[in-house]
Amino acid sequence: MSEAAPRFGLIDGNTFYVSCERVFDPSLRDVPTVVLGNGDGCCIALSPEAKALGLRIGTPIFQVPKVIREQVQVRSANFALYGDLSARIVTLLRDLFPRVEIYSIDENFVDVEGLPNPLAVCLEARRRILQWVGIPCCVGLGTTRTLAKAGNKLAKVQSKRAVRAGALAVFHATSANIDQLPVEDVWGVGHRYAARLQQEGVRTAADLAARPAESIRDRYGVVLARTQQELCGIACGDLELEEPDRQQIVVSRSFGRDVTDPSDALTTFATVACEKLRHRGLAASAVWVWLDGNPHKGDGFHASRAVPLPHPSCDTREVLHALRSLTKAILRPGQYYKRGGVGLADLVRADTRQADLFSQPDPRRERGMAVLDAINAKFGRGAVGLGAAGWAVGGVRPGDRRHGSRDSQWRPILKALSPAYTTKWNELLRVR
DNA sequence: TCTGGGGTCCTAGGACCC
DNA sequence: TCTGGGGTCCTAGGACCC
Repeated sequence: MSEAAPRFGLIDGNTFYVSCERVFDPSLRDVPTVVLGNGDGCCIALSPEAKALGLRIGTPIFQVPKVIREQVQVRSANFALYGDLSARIVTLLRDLFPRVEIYSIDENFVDVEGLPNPLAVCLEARRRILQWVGIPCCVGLGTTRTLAKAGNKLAKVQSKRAVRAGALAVFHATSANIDQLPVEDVWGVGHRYAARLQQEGVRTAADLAARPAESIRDRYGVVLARTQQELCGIACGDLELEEPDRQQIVVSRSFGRDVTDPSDALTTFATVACEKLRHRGLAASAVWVWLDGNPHKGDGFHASRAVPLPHPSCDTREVLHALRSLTKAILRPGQYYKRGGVGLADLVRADTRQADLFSQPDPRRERGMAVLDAINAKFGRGAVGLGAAGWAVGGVRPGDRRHGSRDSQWRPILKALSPAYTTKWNELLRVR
């Protein structure tokens, strides 16, 4: 019986954030390298060499023994850089494939249906991404997206074993060759389902595919039942070419230290959330805010509160107005806060908002917001702002002029932030 | 000292209505 | 005093993804 031709490919960058850092800093190549999340807290990306030293995703770097830490190169996460390299990869893929679904910052699904030689085109994509962008990739192929994801995992295992990496960086997964894939590595199987499935003797992707669909649906629900079907080669979904409108926009951070007055931070989060809202052409019907104590110090404090807006709005001033009363309502004197966030909810398209006779958005003010966004786009986020929220979210470099000001209290200090090589003129790579 | 951030979908249960 | 079915909407919690 001949193998069904693949319909989908999944192309993903190997240890993407680390690979991005290596593009601009070759001294990191073949050296154990770690990228840290907000506030230089947890490891969010590890090179294979770093994994070999026993480091794990999610581990706080300060918990790593000093002897290990001295052997690894550490970088603060630089999402502006990663996002830019990601966009270059998408551009390149659109030249080679009729349809591309941007699935995440480091993963793209491609349509390979009808291509005379899908494998060859995927290898060509891999070659171009490596040569033109500098990121090594693996490719999974399959008749469903779940099988393509499975193939991608198996391609990674395969290329690790291979002496000549690259030649084996593509794997075409079918329901007949996924017995080497642990069930916890299947797309849609998280650690909880994996534990339950293993208890029932389901250890590999092939075991899951062999289970009756109805029994999976009854015990685990329709989502996992779809996954099971897709492992059998029955497609339950196609590429999603249009990104659906967001239902909510959330901006939240852990603070660099415990603070008693988080209002500046919350104002900044709300300002950034509103920028994202306008960028997507949306308006919010409700705002919510929350604050947490420091659980690592045994403080389980949590407070949150939400309020509907008088009308759906994308005006930062209206959101800040709502935020002020929300914040006032949940602040407790003497309480220390470690983390907080602002959410915009019940989002609607700004251009189709229902008008309300007594409460309408003010078009002049909204044009003002557009001007503000344009200035920030040209001169950098945070060039102008309202009130205390002059700056973008995120940490500061040691010695940054903002460091030490009142607004900076909550910001983490990033010791190892690489320059925005590709997105800021004053941080371009210098060649001597 | 230092402990990530931003999403979606599904389901169960309660409130409310006829 | 106890007893009913069926429908909708909302919310909270749990699962998953990167």
